[in-house]
Amino acid sequence: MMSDANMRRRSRAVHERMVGTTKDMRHDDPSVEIGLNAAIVAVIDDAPVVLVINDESNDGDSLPFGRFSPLDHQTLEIGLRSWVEEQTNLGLGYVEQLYTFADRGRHAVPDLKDPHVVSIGYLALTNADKAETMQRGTWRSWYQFFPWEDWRKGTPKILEQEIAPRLKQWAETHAGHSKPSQSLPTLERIRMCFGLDGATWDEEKVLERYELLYEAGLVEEANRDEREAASQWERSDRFGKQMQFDHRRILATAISRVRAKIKYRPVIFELMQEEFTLFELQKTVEAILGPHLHKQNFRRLVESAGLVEPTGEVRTRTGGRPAKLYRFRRNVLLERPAPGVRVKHTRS
Amino acid sequence: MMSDANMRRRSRAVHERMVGTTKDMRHDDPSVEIGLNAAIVAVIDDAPVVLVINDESNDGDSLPFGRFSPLDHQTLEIGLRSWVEEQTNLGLGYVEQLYTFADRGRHAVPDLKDPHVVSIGYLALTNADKAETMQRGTWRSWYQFFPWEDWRKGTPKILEQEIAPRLKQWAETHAGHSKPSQSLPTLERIRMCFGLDGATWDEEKVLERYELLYEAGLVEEANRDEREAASQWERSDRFGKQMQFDHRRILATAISRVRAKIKYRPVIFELMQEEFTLFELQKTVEAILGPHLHKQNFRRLVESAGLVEPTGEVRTRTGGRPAKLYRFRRNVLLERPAPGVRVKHTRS
DNA sequence: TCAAAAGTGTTATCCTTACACCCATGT
DNA sequence: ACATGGGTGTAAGGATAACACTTTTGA
Repeated sequence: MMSDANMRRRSRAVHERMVGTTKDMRHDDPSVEIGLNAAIVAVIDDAPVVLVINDESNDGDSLPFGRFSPLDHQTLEIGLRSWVEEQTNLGLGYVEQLYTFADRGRHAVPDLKDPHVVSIGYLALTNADKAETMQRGTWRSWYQFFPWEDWRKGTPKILEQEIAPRLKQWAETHAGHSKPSQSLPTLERIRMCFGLDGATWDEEKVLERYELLYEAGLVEEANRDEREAASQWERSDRFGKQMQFDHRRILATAISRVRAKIKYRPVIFELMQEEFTLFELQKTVEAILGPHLHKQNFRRLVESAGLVEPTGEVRTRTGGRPAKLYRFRRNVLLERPAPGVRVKHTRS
Repeated sequence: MMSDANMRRRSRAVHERMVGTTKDMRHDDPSVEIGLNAAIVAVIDDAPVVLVINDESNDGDSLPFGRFSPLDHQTLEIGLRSWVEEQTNLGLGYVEQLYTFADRGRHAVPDLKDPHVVSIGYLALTNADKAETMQRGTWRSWYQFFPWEDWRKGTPKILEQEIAPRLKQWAETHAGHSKPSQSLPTLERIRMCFGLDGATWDEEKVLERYELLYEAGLVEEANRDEREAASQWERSDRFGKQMQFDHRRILATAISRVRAKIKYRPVIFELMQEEFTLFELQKTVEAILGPHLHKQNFRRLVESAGLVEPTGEVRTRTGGRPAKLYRFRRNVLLERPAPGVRVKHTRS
C-alpha cells in the first residue's frame, strides 16, 4: 500500500504536469489571456440585431468583451456578466456559452499582431425593451455582417452573383490544398454550405459558411490575418462588415446556435415581451430563422404544443382584427422533455 | 475624418483594455492556465467505455489531459491531439469541443488547492480496434462513474433507494438557498432531472443530474472541493467513482453530447468497424443511449434514411441466420441536412 | 369598401408504431 | 427441434402541410 504522503506526491506530480511548473515545461511560455465575448441578440422591428461596441477603428465594430480574471470572478459567466454590465450598463438575462477559440493568427490587430488570446464566446438573448437602460453600444442588424444570410427578400443576390462563382474558382485553384481531415471535397462542401445546385439551404450552417469564406480569403478578416491573401480585392464591405479580432466568427457561432436552439428549447420567449400576439411571436421566429418560410399552422403548433396560453386580453390596432394576447406557459418545462418551436419550412 | 495613426491608436487602446497591459488592469493577476481534457469514448462488448489514466491517487482516475501552449500548437484541437498521442500513443479521429469551465474551487488537488485553471473539455469517438496501439490508459465503463445512468437492467436501484430520498431531503433543508437564476424550484428540478414521480427519464440530462448531485454534496468531488460539506458521508463510491479535478463533470458533458448528437448526426459510425450488421449497429446505439428501448423497426429506419448500404457480404455465426453486412453511406451527408439515428423509445 | 390580419375547419398525406409472421443458421 | 437472431409485410394512428373560408378591425 502506498503511504499517504506518497500519494500526495503523485497527485502533485500530475498537477504539475499540467500547469507546467517543472521540467515538463517547454518554454517560458507567457501564459495566455482569456477573453470573454458576448453576442447579445434581440429582435427590433422584426429584424434580428446584435449589440456592438462601435470603435470607429479600421477593423470595424466589436462585441462587448473583456478579460477573464479568476481573482475577480468565481465563474466565467459571472465574469462575462460583469464585463457587459460595465461596458453597456445592460443586465443580461439568458446567457449560454458558445465555443472557445484559440487559433493562432485570428486575433490580429494592426500594430500588435497575434497575441495569445483564448476567446470564449457567449450568446445572450434579451428583448429590446428590457435594454432601455443601455448606455454604450449600438444595435445592428446581423445581416450587416452576413448579407448572404438575409433571405427576407428571397434568395440574396450576393449568393449567386458573387459568392458562388468566387468560391468555385477558389476551389479549383486550391483543389490540392484541401485538408485531408475534411471528409468532403471542397466543391461539395461549398454546395452543401450555401445550398447551391439543388442542395437545400440550411439556415443553421452560418458558421460553416463564414469559415468557408474566410478560408477562401473573401472576408476582410482573412486579409487582415494575412493567411490566404489569395484574392486581393479592394477593401470593401461586399462580403459583410468586418469586426474586430475573431468577433465575426463568434457572431456566426451565435446565430447558428439560436437558430438551432429555438427549435427544441423555448428560448424564443427570451426575445419577447411578457405578453404578445401569435403573429408577433411568428414574426420573431421568422426574424431569427429567416422568413417567407412558415405557415398559418404556426398558430396551431405553438398552442397545441402547450407553449403559450391566452391571457384573456386583446390587442387592437394590429392592422386588422384585434388579436388575443398570449403569454409563455412556463409549465411546458415540467411536461415536455424538449419544448421548442418545431417549425418546418415551405416553398411559398 | 480621423487620421490613420489616430485610428491605430484607438484600436490599440481597445486591445489593451482586454489584455490588461495598462491602467485597466486590476491585479497583478497571474494569468490562468489552459487545460485540455479529452473524453475518449468507444463501445466494447456492447458497453460504453471511456479512456482514463489510472493514477492510483486518492482522487481517482483522470481523463487524458494537458496544458495548452499556444507557442507549440496552432489551435486548441491540435494541442489536444498531440497531448493525447503523447500520453496514450493513440491517434484520434473524430474530435469535438464540449465546454469550457473555470469555476473557482472545482479543480482542487489535495496540496495545491484551486489553481487558476480554465479547463476545456473535448469529446473524441473511436472504435476500440483502431485503438490497438494504445499504451497507457484503461478503458472503463462510464457507468462506473455514473451508476444512476445504467438502465441496462431496468431502473437502477440507486435511483429510488438513495438518490431520490437524499436529494429531496436536501431540497427541503436548503429550500431558501436556491438561486433566483434557476427558474424552477429545486424539487421540480430534481423531479425533471431524474424522471421521478411520473416525469420521463431524459437520457440526455447527464450533466444536469451530476451537477445536482454535486450541489447536494452527494458526490465525492463536492466534499473534496469543500463547498457543500452538508452531508458528511463516509468516503465511498456509492454515487459513482470520483475523478480528478473536474473530470467527472467533463465526462458527464461528453455523455450528454454523444447521446444528443447521434440523433441528428451520423457520428455513431465513428464507433463502428468499417463493416457491420444492423444488429451490431443497434447494439452500439443502445450502448450509448441505454437499452430496452428501441424496436425492430430500427433496421427499416436506418436503411430508409439512407444511412447505410449493404456491402453484399454476409456474416455467419451470429447466433442465428447469417446477417448481411452494411457500411456507412457517406453520401447521406450530401443529401440530408441532419442525418442521424432518429430513434424513439418504447416501454417493452 | 377594402386591405390586412385574426381566426376556424377540413382534408390528404406521410411517417411511425405496433403487430404478425416467415427465414436461416448453430447447437 | 428449437432458440436465436435475420428479415418482410401491413394495418392503425397520429402529426402536419395545404387549402378553403369566415370574422373583425382601421384607413
